[in-house]
Amino acid sequence: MSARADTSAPARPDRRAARRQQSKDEIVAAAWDLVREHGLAGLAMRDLGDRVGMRAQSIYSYFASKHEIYDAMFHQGYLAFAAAIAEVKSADTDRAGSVDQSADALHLMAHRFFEFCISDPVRYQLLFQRTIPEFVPSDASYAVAVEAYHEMNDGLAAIGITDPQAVDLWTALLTGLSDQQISNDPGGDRWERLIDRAVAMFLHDNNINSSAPTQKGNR
Amino acid sequence: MSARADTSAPARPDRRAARRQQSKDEIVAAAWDLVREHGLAGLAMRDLGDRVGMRAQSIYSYFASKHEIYDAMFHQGYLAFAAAIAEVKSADTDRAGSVDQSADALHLMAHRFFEFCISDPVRYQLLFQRTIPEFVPSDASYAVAVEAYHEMNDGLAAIGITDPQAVDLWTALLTGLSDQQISNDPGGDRWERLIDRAVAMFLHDNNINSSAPTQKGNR
DNA sequence: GTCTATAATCTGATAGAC
DNA sequence: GTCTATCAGATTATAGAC
Repeated sequence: MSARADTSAPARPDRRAARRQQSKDEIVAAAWDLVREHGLAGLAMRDLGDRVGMRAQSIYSYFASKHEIYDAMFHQGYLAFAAAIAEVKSADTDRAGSVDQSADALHLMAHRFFEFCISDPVRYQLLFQRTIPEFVPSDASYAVAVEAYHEMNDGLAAIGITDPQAVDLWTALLTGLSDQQISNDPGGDRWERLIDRAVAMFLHDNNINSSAPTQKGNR
Repeated sequence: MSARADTSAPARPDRRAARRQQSKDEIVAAAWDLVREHGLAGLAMRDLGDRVGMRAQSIYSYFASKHEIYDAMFHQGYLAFAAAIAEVKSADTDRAGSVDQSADALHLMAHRFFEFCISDPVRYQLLFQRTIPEFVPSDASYAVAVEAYHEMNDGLAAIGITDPQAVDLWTALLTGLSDQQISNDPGGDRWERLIDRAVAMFLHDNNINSSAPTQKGNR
């Protein structure tokens, strides 16, 4: 008499939703794999279907379009970015800030940012460059991106850097180093080893003196 | 008796070659137009044929593949880059180098580099990022790129900066500013106005003291 | 050197059966 | 939710007529 005995009825709606979400996650994970193999623009629905054990057309019951998949990846990517930044914040900036601690925190932050970028060049391309012709992140995904930048601003503010121009210079410095490393010395460390020098230069520009990076064993 | 009267024979081989080169140049110019309209990856042979008054297939008698067209664009782009750098060099570094002159030259170079990047974002993408999936510049085109960087190194050396790491930091700084400007504030000046500050920071890092950028009316 | 014709393949996406 | 079948079109590239 109830849904229990009816084979076509769902067991419980939230279990169904969970299964559906699991499938979506699986598709997005496969998309990341493919994109790392064939480039960001090289993602093909057919390949994606093959990878996930489905016909390409069936993916459309999970995502309305290819762009919606890119959007899910964008969302995931910025969640990961925010997490990476937050980790540094909680690890290093909560205690009272001596000059050396501030400097250390900034060096750590720079290394983490750089590591995040070069560890996944395709993700870097999706998050930080505008390379997919007509892709525009959804409002929801964009909000996550904005929140991630707030996270970073908070981290800088905790160190005493609140000047918006200094923040912009900071992002330019870090993306510049990351970009050069990815583009011109993939797998090497030609720009990675300049991070501490760059951070010291930036610290001085912001009137925060530090003798030398105190942190060790960070890379 | 001679080729003069023979309609099927070429007038003069070099004239024929010139015409051919002219057609190639025309195709590449049209490719630049299209690429600025539809994005770097959005270049389609049909559009290109339409634009140049030719069937798409006929283009293959000038270029063996689409990649060969990208390669010609890459070549042109780095020629332009080298020219832009060389212009700064000849304008500002030949005279004996006082500290202020060195600083001025560096500020000028930074502004020119930045201007070159943001004035044509698609060109920037082709020259400085790896965004076309399987495109690798030919040896000839790559040689032009290398020469362009030599040009820049010479400019820096004339100012007294010969440390390879300083040169790498310099490129990271400039591409970082350019990249942020293109990606996050297209058409604006949010990062452009940080150039002088960044250069001053860099100068200090290299123990070249300058009170302030002397050059005016540069942007 | 440019054309027509066409190959052979891939693209994202939809309709409708089950 | 997954399938088959298929659309409508773009892709690079080649063959052969003129």
